[in-house]
Amino acid sequence: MNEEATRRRATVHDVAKAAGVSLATVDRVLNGRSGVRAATAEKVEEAIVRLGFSRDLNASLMARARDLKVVFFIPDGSNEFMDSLAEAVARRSMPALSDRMHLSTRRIRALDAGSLAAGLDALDPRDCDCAVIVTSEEPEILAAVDSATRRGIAVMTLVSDLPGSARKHFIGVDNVAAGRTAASLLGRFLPQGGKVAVIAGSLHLRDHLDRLDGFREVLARDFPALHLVGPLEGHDERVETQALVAKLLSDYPDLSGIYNLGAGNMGLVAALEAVGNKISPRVIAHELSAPTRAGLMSGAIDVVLDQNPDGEIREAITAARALALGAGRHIATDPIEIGIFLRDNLR
Amino acid sequence: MNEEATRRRATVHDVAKAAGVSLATVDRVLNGRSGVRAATAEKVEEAIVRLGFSRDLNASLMARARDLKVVFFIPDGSNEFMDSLAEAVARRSMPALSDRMHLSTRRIRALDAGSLAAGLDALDPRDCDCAVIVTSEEPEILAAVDSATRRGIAVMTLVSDLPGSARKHFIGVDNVAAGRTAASLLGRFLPQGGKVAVIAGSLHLRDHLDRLDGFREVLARDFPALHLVGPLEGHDERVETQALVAKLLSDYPDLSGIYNLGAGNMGLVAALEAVGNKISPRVIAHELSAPTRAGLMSGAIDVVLDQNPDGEIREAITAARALALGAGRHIATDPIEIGIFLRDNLR
DNA sequence: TCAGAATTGAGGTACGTGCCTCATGACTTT
DNA sequence: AAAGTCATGAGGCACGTACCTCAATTCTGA
Repeated sequence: MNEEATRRRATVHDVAKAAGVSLATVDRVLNGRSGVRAATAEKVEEAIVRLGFSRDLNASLMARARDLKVVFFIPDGSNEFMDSLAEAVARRSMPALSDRMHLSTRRIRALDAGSLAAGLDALDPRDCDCAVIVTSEEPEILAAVDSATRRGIAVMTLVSDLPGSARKHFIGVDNVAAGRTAASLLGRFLPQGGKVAVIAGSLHLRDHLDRLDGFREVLARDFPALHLVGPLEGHDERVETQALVAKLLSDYPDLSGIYNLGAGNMGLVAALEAVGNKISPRVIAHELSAPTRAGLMSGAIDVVLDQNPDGEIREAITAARALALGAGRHIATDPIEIGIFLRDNLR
Repeated sequence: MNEEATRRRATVHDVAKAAGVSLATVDRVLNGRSGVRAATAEKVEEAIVRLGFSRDLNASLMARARDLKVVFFIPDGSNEFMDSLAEAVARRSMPALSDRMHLSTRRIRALDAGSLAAGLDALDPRDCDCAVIVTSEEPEILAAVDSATRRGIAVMTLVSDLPGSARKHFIGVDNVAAGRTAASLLGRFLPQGGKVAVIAGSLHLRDHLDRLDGFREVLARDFPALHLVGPLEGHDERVETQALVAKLLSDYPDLSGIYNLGAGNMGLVAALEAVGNKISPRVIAHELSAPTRAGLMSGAIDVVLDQNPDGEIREAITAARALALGAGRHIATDPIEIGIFLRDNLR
């Protein structure tokens, strides 16, 4: 009574036998090589489906001479979160190497569509199996993504999606839900109601707009006692945000809460600490970084919503591996959760 | 000017050459086979360190005939969270198979040390490369862990650690921090102060005690206006917890908050919904599950702290792979974060 | 019908490791 | 010194896939 008779996974040999063709033909179909008649390819595809065959990624990678190459395009300069992403990639580089994956990072000018598009266009399929991009929605980039895809480079979006493009996968959080969460927390923090200011980086950024939408929705629905001030734009800049918050605090001495849904947190904290305990609104910001950590510890910031860059990079790598080797079908990854951090659960 | 001269990773062949021994000897050392003089083994070890060699897990797994077998021992019945863990294992089973890992689950009587110890003792090293256990601290289990380790089975603890044992790794959250977070949130929810009740499953469970400690610490330090009622014990039971909460609400009509740090959430929600809007304290519970989700949606529960069973299982599998194949050195895994969920960021 | 092109088959080597056998040499015991 | 034990080397096969070559077959068009 041997119940561990779990059958072997199907191999290319099994597929060849089942399709009634040779191993070489199966190989041609699997790797998109030319010289196979449509009818024959059909037989092979059918056998693949029938046997539930899926290529063994480990064996596949071992058989290829070169490593799997993944290039991350990450915006430069604008805010600390992007640095966290780059650092997360760097942290994974060594361990990934032992999985035969070679990660590299290119920092590009933030919000400079031309620079990212040029970077994508310059990619040689032999030097890059998969490109991971953090981008805003621009026709220029959409075209570059489609072109790269045609050249055989799998493109994946990170943090912010690019709907309508040929990108194979998206990794990121639900920013509308993030905005709703911020409103929900502020509402509970301020049972007596009051004025709540919202600061965005730019109202031209998709993720910032999403957060604003979610925030407004919950405020209107659940907390009519809270009144919105803004949204104001700090352009994700330290100095500009600091001036903005300072003015806010002097204009509204009775301000109950602040939601900074963009970057520029160093300025936010500086402005808050400048007024000391005289005015201390409940404050919610985005992304764990040095300034937001400091703000949490000093009490200037109450809650930080975080999209866990390490988790995003981990899932991006997993997806890249599956994408570059898999037949290009749909890829499933673990969802990225919105982390909520107070001073007491800082990681 | 070819700058991609990243040198190959060292292989067993390189190690053999560097140590001046044959491949067979390197293999004997690497896989702990007998028949190698101490002096010779030393030479090999030295070469391994010098070359920074680390075994290619994929090739290694491919070369072995059998899959890597991981057995999860998960308590049965007591609370919904354990079911989530089991489901997470089930969800990973298929994908893991394509990584040559065979996962299986054994449900054991909750808090029955004898049953878990017997299960561990019965493990045959040929049927199990790594055992993952969820357990309380008992001498009996400690002995069983050490025995299994001697037989060549790597043991890992999940959710709750077993210090002093031969377990190779622990996956779980910081429960003291979880308790601190609960207090910090309740404190912010209740700026006017008031009475806060704490319900535990049992004061004999290590993780529950840790949460209680963290909760008390922050309450005492930061929120002197909040007064603790309890802790009470609901034994992670639906009916018992429901009766407990009902009595609590009638005894303390002015109750401001409830922190349920154990299970039995179905009873908690039922008791809260029974009194309707007449009394509606701020409520924090643990672990996302059907009852806590329902509670969040209905407004009976404000916040749920969650330890992300899927993430824990993911990390456990990664660690098991490294443990069972690696030389048994220290394993690094991503930390498990404490998730904070409101109705607005339910995943 | 026959040249030329397109398609398919057969079989090899390689990737890095595990695991096996057999032979050789060195060292120990009686 | 003979017999035995232990340590080591040499080499091969296997895992599942990629990628290559060369021949054999089928198809196409004039």
